[in-house]
Amino acid sequence: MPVVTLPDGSQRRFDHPVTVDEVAGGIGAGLRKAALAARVNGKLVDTSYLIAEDASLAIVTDRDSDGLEVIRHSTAHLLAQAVKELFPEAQVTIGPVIEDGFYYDFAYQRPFTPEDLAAIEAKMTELAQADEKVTRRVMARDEAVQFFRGLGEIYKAEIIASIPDKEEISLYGQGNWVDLCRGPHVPSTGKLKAFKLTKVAGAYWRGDSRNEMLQRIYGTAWPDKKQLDQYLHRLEEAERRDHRRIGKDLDLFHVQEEAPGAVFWHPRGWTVFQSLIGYMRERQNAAGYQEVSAPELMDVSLWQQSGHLEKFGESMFLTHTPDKRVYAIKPMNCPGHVQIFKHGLRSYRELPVRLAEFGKVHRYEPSGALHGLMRVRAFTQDDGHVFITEDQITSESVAITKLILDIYRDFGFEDVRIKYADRPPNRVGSDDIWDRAEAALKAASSAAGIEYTLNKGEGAFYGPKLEFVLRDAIGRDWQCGTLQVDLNLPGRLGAYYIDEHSTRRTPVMLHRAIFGSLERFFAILLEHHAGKLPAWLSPVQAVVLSITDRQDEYVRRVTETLKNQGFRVESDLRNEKVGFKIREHTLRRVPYLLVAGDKEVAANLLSVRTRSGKDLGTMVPETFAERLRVELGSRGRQVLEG
RNA sequence: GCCGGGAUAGCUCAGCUGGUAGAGCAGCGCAUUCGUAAUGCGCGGGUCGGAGGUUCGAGUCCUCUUCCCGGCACCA
Repeated sequence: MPVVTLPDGSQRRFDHPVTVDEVAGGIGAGLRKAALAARVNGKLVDTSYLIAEDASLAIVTDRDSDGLEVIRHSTAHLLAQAVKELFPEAQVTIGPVIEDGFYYDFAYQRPFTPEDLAAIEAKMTELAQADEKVTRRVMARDEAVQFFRGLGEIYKAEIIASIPDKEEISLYGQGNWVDLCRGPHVPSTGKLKAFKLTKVAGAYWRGDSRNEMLQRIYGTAWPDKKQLDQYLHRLEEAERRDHRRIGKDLDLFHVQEEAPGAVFWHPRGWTVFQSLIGYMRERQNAAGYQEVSAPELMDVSLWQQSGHLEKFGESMFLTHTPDKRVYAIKPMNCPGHVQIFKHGLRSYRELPVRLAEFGKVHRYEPSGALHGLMRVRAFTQDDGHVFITEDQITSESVAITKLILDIYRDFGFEDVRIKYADRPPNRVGSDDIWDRAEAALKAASSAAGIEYTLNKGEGAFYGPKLEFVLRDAIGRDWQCGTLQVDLNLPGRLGAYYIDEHSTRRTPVMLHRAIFGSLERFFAILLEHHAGKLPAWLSPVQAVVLSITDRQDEYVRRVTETLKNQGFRVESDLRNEKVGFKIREHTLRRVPYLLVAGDKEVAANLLSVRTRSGKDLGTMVPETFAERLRVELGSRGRQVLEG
């Protein structure tokens, strides 16, 4: 006699066990049709689930995030079914839901081609239109293993063998195809109406590069065609924002074959880069940091001592020199900073000692990892190392966290998530030291009043860390800042200070970066702003344009005056129509276009237009300068047009 | 590093089954002096990523290689 409680609190009484589908039908035919799955007592189940006892029930439709997930999961199954029909020898493995879609990994004798993809998608559409019923059954573990072995699906058999004993083994079938799956799934394939296969790729079995490579097919699925189209449109938008595209269009930088993973910065790009450095330098100095510079090349023995060579030797650049010594090009700045700290006797009274460097580091990243400015082999860190006593960990960590968050706000990133990463399997230092470091960093987090999610086992090899993740304008997350507590390296490298009892003590070192990699942060900014950098970062902040050559002298004079005040201003005296000039500079994302025709010259005015096409009217050059100064000083919070 | 795809003019791209390279934009020249996203006409420009090979003949076919792209793995 189950009593079913619905989300609105109402109850329905049955004198026999009922399926979700029946309950939905009892509420309304429309709901029954829309039902994809359900939550019974909070657990996600199929619509065929039999409710035998009192339970709470929420029907899941495509309006719920649960529903979307079910759709995607079922579409992954549809994909596997289609592949098995077209390529019977392919073996199925796993097919999970991911952000915006799903994938399915197959073991097959050859990679799938784009043509295969089209054929598979067509077959999927056909199978969906056939509206085949999806059925579920439970099988004993050994029986299931035998079953899949019998089908020649050795991967599935292996997966089942690894499922914990207490879990039920469920199989889902549609048409003449059966797959192992936890479920739930849509009641029939006809519920899958808007999907698209997006790409093929290789992927290692169980994510381990020592294993064989499988053929992965990615796809996306949505409740309806409209949402699918919106998603595809979003992908196009992301492509338009690609920093590699923008970098080319705006003539900011380039890369070439002779220097894989390294950047040739062009004048405009370097101007922006220098603005970032200038800004950070100002903020760091104000926060009590001292800027330093350590050698690019140091004897490899130093890296042996620090432990980096052992852990990361494969990705270090080493040199061959006539003196037969082996020097490493620095892959990071910390050992250099420790040398600076060590030079001379340090008293506890001096701590915290905060050293910062815009250090260019080189890492031999795997070739397949390189990606535009996001992942390079030569990059610049805004690296800082703070030497402190153990008592100072909390207060200093709080100060750093606040600085990081405040700086992100200056760049328009308000939505910042923080992750706490604890000890990795591969590490140096005793468990006792790790216990203390982890406890101190956690204490600092709560003192700073921040919330974090745990990134288990993702810490640095010498200490736990906080990772700061930005969310950009189109919702993508980027890990940039980091704060790491290190009770290992200073000791390994022989750093010490003299405490109040005249005894030598090993300092704690905090590693911190705010931009992380300047190259990468630059790319994130370009994509976040779609190339329209705020004026304070724009390589060219304004262009003064003439309409005919009668204004040449005036334009020259105004440009000079603005440049002398420190603004990045250019003039455009070319014999071109003003519309052409406007178009060109707009495409170059110059924030302000200052037009001077005969009327403006006569009255000592400038006609001001923004890159978004807004006409700000005319004003005297001094007014423009004053308002631009305010905008730059407020880092774009007070814009000229406001 | 692994799987797949790609590389043709400064940029974006075309070039069927092998028969000595083409467009648009950009550049340069000339004309035009023009009011807020493209003025007109003309001209120049490529050892087709690199090295080998097959062929009478290779941008096109084969092998190797470099780099780039999409994933995977990696990311101090």
